[in-house]
Amino acid sequence: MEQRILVVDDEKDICDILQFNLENEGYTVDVAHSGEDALAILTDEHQLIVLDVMMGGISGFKMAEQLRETENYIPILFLTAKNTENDKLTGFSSGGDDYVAKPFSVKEVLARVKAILKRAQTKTPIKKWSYKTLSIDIVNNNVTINDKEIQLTKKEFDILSLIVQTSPNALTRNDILDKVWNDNEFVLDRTVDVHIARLRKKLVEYGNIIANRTGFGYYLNC
Amino acid sequence: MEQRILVVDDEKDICDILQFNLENEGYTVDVAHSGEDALAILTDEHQLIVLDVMMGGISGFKMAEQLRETENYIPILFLTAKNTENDKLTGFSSGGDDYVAKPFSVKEVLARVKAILKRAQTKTPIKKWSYKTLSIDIVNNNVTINDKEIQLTKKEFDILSLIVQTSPNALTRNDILDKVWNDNEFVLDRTVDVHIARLRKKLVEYGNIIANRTGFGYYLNC
DNA sequence: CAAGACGGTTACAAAACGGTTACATTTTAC
DNA sequence: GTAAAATGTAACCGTTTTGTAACCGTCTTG
Repeated sequence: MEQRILVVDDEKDICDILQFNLENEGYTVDVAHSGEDALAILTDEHQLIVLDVMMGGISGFKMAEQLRETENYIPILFLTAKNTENDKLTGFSSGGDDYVAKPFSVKEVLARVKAILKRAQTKTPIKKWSYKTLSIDIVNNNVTINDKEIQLTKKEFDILSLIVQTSPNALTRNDILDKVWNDNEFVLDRTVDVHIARLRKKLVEYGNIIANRTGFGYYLNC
Repeated sequence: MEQRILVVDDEKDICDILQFNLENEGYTVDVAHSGEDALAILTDEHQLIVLDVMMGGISGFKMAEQLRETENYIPILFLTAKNTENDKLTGFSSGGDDYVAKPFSVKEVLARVKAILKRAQTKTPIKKWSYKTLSIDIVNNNVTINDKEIQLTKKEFDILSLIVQTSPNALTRNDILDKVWNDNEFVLDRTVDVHIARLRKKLVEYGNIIANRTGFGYYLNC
């Protein structure tokens, strides 16, 4: 699988060095010279950001902060000056992150990158979501209520787990369409209703688990 | 908001050290010396479990297993011996979890705890606008006054949140039209009045929350 | 004070929304 | 390939939400 990295540094030389060496190792590398650019370039495909914390415009810290506020978790390898205070870093960094002090050796950065990506890959987490008596095992495509197993189809399962994960927020039909169907699939939004109806039918003996508020959308009602 | 952590370890010394340091950081800490105790003590208010995987009785693994099967999702910070096999851990850990190898530095544990809790919090960005007793939860599409929930329609909700966010400034009907309706929707400006009237009706028991100054517009009156 | 602008309120009409069913089409399993 | 299962579409319905019009009183301004 392609491994895509975004390198963010306002010093062009550093970007070049890192890009050259990382691509040499087989990674796909994109480069940004400011936080603004980085946020624009960043996509779901990036698995790691190498981020200089001292830049003009949006600083690296600010950028990290913004990133952490958005939903998708992505590991960050911080490039810091030696005297950067630790608390600042720990404020933004999470378990998957790491940092290297400037001036760094290329070898060191490569090692960290490799380590982080490896960690991220092997850590294929079992995701089990529960809400009260409802429990959803995303890996096994398994839904149980009060320990009784419910057989759902793929779409039903996808929609239910989306709703559970988004709980207590509501999802409009379009939200659900966007997340459950691929970009190249086009179905009417009313299709969602039908799936919801089928889901409700299967879950009926457990009460009104999926509720709707006109105009707001569907939400978990436990 | 209070952040409550449950520390589970059969070595009392370790519990003491962690409790002291975590409380020093402002967390509320409960301690259990066995899996059984832990499950008994655990409440909805705990936001993180620090869990030693090697304990007598119910082992940490068993406990994690039970947790993942029964309870609502709660992040776990595993304390592991250095030689613990990775697969065992990954079997029980989910995306929100993390682990620290024993012997650990207190500093490291604190950093991990901070990271996990921060991640857990930013994941559900509860944006709440409040003004005195009125509080608007933008994510939930929910409005509460004195903790009592008010059911609003979408338009009512949009208008009210606009007014609250603009407070203490006033909004003319045209301001409201511009911001609440899409560019391609054309409605009479008097429509705004009607929505305001409906809003006021629903909020009547809480006083004159939405006021108007002739010529200037609507504003929040708390 | 008087005219006109402004805003509140109500009743009603129109539109949007969502639930449901039957059936067509696609995918899957054998 | 065929049967069964899953998925998508269309059409019907009732409900909720939203928009309009009309009537009224009140505020502003000359």
